[in-house]
Amino acid sequence: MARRTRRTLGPLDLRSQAILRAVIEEYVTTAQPVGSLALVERYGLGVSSATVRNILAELELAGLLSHPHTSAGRVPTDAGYRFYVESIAETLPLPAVEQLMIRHQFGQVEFASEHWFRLAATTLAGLTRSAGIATPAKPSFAHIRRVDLVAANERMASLILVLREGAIKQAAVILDEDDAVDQPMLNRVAGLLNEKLIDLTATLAESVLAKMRDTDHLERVAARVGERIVRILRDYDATTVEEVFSDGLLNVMEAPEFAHSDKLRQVFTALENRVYLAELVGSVATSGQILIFIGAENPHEEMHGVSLVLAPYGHPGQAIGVVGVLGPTRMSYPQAIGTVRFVSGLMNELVDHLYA
Amino acid sequence: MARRTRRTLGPLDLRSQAILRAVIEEYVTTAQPVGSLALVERYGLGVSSATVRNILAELELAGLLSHPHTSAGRVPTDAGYRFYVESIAETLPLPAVEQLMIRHQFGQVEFASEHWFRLAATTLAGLTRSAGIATPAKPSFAHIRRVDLVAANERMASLILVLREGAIKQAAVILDEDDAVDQPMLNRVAGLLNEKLIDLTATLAESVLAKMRDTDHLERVAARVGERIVRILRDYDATTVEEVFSDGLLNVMEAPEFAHSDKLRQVFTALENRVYLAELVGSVATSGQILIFIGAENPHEEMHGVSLVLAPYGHPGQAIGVVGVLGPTRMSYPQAIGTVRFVSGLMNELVDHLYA
DNA sequence: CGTTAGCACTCTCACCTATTGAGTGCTAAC
DNA sequence: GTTAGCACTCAATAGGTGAGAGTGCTAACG
Repeated sequence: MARRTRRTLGPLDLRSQAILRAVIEEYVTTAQPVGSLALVERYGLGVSSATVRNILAELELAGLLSHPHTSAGRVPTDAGYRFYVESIAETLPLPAVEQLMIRHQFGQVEFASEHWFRLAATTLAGLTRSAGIATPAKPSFAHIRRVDLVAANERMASLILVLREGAIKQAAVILDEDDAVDQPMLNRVAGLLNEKLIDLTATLAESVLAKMRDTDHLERVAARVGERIVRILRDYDATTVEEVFSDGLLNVMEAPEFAHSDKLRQVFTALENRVYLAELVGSVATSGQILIFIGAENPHEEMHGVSLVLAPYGHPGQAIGVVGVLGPTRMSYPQAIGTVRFVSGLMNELVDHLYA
Repeated sequence: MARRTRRTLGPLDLRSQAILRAVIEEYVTTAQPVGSLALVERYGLGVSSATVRNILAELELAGLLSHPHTSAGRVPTDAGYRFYVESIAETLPLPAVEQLMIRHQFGQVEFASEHWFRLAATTLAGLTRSAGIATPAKPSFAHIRRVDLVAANERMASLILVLREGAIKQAAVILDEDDAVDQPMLNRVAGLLNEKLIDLTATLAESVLAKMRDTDHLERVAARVGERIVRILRDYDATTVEEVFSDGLLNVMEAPEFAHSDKLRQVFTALENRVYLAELVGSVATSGQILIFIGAENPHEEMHGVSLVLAPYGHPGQAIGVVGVLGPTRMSYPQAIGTVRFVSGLMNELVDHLYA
């Protein structure tokens, strides 16, 4: 809800908006509080510094700018950034050359879908000079695609479960003493399961398994393995975010605002215990649009001072993942949004291709 | 080679050695340069501070201690730590209670061998309050355990390859137009491959595949899939270190020596581009013993200021991985070594159990 | 001759005090 | 409504001082 602290675009005349933009854009590049003189010099505003000062004072009153101290220039507040982000219609689309280059990179690993999301994070990190974040595309309900069993010893087998969504799960299955098996037997069990369970979800698989006859050895073992499969599927379905991969945290560390404070440590903490990030990412996945979290809008104290630009990819009902960037609040939002939009679009295409 | 800058244990009399130890142990706990007075007060040395001063001056001349500035206490040099590490015969074994606790934790994930090394890193991080590092056990030559094929469309199949060493690889196989297949056909191909290739390495598999008749549809497709398998195996064999997992970098960040410098950033850089770590880890894997890299002994500039205690686990010829810790040079080496030794021993047991 | 007490010396750290300069906020004139 | 002018504020910087820690040296001691 904090996303819309100020939705009053009206009361602010165009010139004030222009000045706000100028302050933000200047601050984003210089990382220094910006004064009235610098504004009139570097941006052809056609007014004197005194007038600009008046307007700056107004903007500060409106809570969009702040003042580190009396004799310092202005710095955007989180609300200021928010206003700015809402007001810019045009985002900076990624240059065509780079688009091509990235498509090429993804082409290199085309069939290794489990690497896409990592590549996306790395790509985003490189393009925005911030940290890139990505999660694998996770289906709301996993579907069984393939079951394979390998004998470990006569009472234990390795279960390999391939999901339609691309993930592979491995687990051990331990059998009762009187259900001892060998590989040929396991092949028949796997065959039976592949025949009966293909394309099913956990719930459907369970009802099929319920019909297995306990009297038949083959079916009894199959039911046993099936139980394990259902458990794996349920675990998988229950996790909203399987994994959050991030790359390029170093870029963020290099920002001057993190140079001497221990803010960075906080951010790091927040990222290392992935729970919170998973929450955010989850909310993006369900929202279906690009979400931007600016500094203190973020309920977690540790995240104050950094912003997130996150976009979902994939299709609701099939599989959904999230890509985005994490950087200092003082980041180039137009560029970040443009880049994230492009990468999420690309991921969309890739997922489509996979499901087609 | 830098490991043995000073092997002259002789020239240093016992008292000097005791004082060097005292300095190091004091510095490890306080992180402050230690003065002569503090030493006689806190360690019952039986001599006056003046005598200690004389000896400290000697130790400094020998290059084992250094002086931040005239009126500061002594700080161990990397060579000092090296001397210390070589002189301590007894390392601090892990308390029995903790040993039990950790065994229990590993028991929880007993059959998920792909998680062991991560757990090892996390465990080491927690126990030593430094960063934990671990790589999965990687065999020198991968052996095929199981092949599975799932139809994607009639000209493309997903190949799932299970290695005897526990890893699972997935890849796409694209077939020629006149080799179109369906799932029943793929089942037969997989059956054939499982029969012929089980327990083989890349080279052996290749020779078997060479005998496939090009005239037979089944064998032709099998050969095609086999090629892909061999390529995967060769890629796998070629990588010395598959993945380096680290946890608890936050612990290291919290050390006072990293509080205000940008040393940490360097360490971070060194870790994020994993190449260098992979090199180190590779050298440990081949050496077969615990290796300790102290600060500037490390050829990489970025690693100055931090130390690594690394131990291999597994068996040469079968599979080898590495576990260890990364911390400030000012770390408790006896504790680190003891802990790393225990964890690598535990990993040994686990791997043994897996291969038994 | 090794050990020790005494003491001058050095150098950092913390604290205080100008001084500077950027940038504001106000006022009065345009 | 805009602008020039100007007093004012406050961080940042530099210079100065005193305290404290710890050394290194010397001379006396056993």
